[in-house]
Amino acid sequence: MKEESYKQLLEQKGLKKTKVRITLLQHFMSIEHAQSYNDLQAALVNEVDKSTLYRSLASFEQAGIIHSINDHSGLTKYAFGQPPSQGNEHAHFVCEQCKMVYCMGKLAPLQLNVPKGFKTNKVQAILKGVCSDC
Amino acid sequence: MKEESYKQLLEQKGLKKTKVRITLLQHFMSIEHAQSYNDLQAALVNEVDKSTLYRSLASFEQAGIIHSINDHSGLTKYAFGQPPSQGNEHAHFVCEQCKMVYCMGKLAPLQLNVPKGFKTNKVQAILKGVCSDC
DNA sequence: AAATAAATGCAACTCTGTGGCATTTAAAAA
DNA sequence: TTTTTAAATGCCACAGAGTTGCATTTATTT
Ligand SMILES: [Mn+2]
Ligand SMILES: [Mn+2]
Ligand SMILES: [Zn+2]
Ligand SMILES: [Zn+2]
Repeated sequence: MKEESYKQLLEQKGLKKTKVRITLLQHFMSIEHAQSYNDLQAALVNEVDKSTLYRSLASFEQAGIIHSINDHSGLTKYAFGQPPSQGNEHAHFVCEQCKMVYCMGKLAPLQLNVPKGFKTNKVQAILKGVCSDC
Repeated sequence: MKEESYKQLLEQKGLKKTKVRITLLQHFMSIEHAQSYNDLQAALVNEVDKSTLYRSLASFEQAGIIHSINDHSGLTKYAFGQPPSQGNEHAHFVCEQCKMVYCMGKLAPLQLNVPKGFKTNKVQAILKGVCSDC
């Protein structure tokens, strides 16, 4: 993917094409698993401010470029692509060995029985196991 | 439930029957939904130290008296009873209105297809919706 | 090139949770 | 019952993730 496409995506989403955002977006599009704040800092060789990074992530998420994931590790992870939404859910897979987090394909509508009076709107599933690299 | 039963449970688990633990256990057994640290402090009218409370929760959890729940709110919740375990999974329901967290009944084994090379060991499901009180 | 509005960096701060250590308390031994 | 002991408590300081205010810089518009 060439530099132009990052810029196009930012423009399309109405986001300023700044140095930080281009580098960050480039990184997100070049890796396959979810990233923590620390992963990102390391990838950007710590040359970006903490607030700036968090704010960039927030912008990206609001624009639907990335989505955040709670993998129950205590650290929020971020992954490229639209969030799981109504009718387009996807589960997240956490490898118990390498701790990496992957977005899974479309999630088949789960049948989960709840007590009378409870109405389920959405299901968030976290799969734990061993990934294909381990 | 009378005072004796709390003490019996603590003794059975090999835990000292202290004032804090008895009060805490009594509280857990008297409510139906999961509790955050702040909920518990309020219930114990703030007369117990933060470290002590967290350490009591850790003891209870290790003993299998309670289990902790990540409801994606940022605050860990604690509920009475055994944790979801292999062959005895249960999902958690988060009410989008009142934010309360409930333990659901036994979770039917979910069929979730993962890519080749991934092996799923367990599934943690969080249901979001509206509870019977709202 | 000048004006404008948004993005950045810095520092201080909030919030959840943890760890050390002296003191107290429950349980065991005498 | 009194003494011993080991674990629980309280206090305090700290760690780590994330947020906010504000002055400065930078991308975009005019
Ligand atoms: Mn995902
Ligand atoms: Mn539960
Ligand atoms: Zn792995
Ligand atoms: Zn409710």
